[in-house]
Amino acid sequence: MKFSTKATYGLRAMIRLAKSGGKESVSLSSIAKAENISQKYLERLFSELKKAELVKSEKGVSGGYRLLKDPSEINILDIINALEGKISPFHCYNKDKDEKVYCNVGCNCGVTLVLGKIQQSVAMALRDMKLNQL
Amino acid sequence: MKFSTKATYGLRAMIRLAKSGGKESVSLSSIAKAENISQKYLERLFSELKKAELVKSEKGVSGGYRLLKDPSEINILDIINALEGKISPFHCYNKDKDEKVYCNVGCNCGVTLVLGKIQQSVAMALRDMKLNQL
DNA sequence: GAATAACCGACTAAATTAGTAGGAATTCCA
DNA sequence: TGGAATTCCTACTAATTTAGTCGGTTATTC
Repeated sequence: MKFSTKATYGLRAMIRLAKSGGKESVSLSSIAKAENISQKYLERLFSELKKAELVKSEKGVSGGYRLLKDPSEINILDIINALEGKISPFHCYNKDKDEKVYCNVGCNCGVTLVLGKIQQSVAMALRDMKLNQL
Repeated sequence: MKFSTKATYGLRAMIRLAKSGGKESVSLSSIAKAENISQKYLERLFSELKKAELVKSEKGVSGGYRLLKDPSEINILDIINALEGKISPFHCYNKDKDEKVYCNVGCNCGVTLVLGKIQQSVAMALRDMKLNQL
């Protein structure tokens, strides 16, 4: 169980946006340089952050990205979900359907119960944590 | 951030051992059947569980595996660590060394701080949870 | 000695992650 | 008007991890 670089890259970039104050757009080239991340890769990440309606973009010479909301209103879970997809699915075996499934609910073996609780508590902690707190 | 099938397979198998009472060894073929997991794959998982000193084995006709300790003394974190490796590393960029590193400590960006706390709390929860509780 | 088990190491296949390549569209500014 | 800087887009590749498979060997019991 770990966080992907995608998520940590994205988080670090979002923190930069938050700290820039939001008056001006921040270009990916500057973030790439400061964080030592491939700019092309950042472009891909930001297209996902944009789809998730966490940032907005402006093209052109003085363009770039800025946050769509105040950092105090952006939670970390949304950022990670946008980049990694839904948090923590895990595998189960459904006896009725005789097949392997991804599930968080629907079966009640001990594993599902326990890991499900862990996931939920992580998700809750991440949701309570706002971008301005980093 | 998710749990691998390896971890959930292993957990489910360990639960079976726990529920069997520990008087007799349980064969992998029976677990494989009951849990619908490839027996060969289970063999690999159990070689790791054995290395981690969580189970012991007996060869031969009435052989199999059994727990090395009482279920109430085996915590879930140890099982997951044995199968998935150390929990939750994540990527950082170390400016001094000018390279990417996996770190839990040693750098103090917001991301490291926050995700590190999450990891620790998950680890703690898993460590407090014993096999007999599932 | 046959059946049943763990054990071992190498191989493969699938999925995910991480990153690259090459360009098109937009905007700004001189 | 044209060039520079930016986002945007799609497809490709490379590396890593995960999830197995294959073909046997060794030990134990009956």
